[in-house]
Amino acid sequence: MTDVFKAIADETRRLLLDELLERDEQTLFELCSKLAMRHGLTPTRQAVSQHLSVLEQAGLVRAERRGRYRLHTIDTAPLAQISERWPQREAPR
Amino acid sequence: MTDVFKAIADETRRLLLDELLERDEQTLFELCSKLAMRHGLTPTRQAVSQHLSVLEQAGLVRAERRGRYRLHTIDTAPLAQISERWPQREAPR
DNA sequence: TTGACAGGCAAGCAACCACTTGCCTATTGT
DNA sequence: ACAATAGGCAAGTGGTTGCTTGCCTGTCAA
Repeated sequence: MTDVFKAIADETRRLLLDELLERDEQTLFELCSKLAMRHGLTPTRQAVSQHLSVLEQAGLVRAERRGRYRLHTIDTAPLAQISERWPQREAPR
Repeated sequence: MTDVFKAIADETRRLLLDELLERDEQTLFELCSKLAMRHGLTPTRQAVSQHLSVLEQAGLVRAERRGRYRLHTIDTAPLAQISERWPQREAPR
């Protein structure tokens, strides 16, 4: 539970979720280049790999080996807990 | 935006939001004792004060001086961005 | 008015985190 | 077979963070 919140506390990881939301089953290299192309971020491959591990441990991403590729898939289910925990209401003036 | 995610990445701060959701306009000391009574946490007053500052800077809490008291109020509006950013869908098998 | 109460400021510290570097394993194509 | 490709492991590092300690300010009640 804490893992989910800590996972999305990082901007790079949020961007990774965005990319996976747009298209599932992306490899590490694909995600790396997407970060560079579309967001101007150039972390090393290992850095991105570690981010994906964090997301995976939080249950937000699932990875599947296929040949020499490792395909990553998003799972937004854990995020539902957030809106459940603090339901929306009016902000007091 | 990043502030909101980082704010709720901490368990103590999430508990503070829980308490404020149950009752608004609580003082620092009230929140301290609630953490102790109901959750077994005994951070110092300053620690809790710093947590409240983080929540305030994230727009999740508003504080108002009244006499020698400082009353804290929750604002869950920023949390709505989360469910907006990653809409729910089925997890792939 | 003065002590008690509610809170604020700032420095110091240990743990954590994002990131890099260097090297290694496994799979694929030619 | 072997080079290229995709990814993994682990140690090291600088910056951030959560927390404490010590002292100070402002407000209220007796």
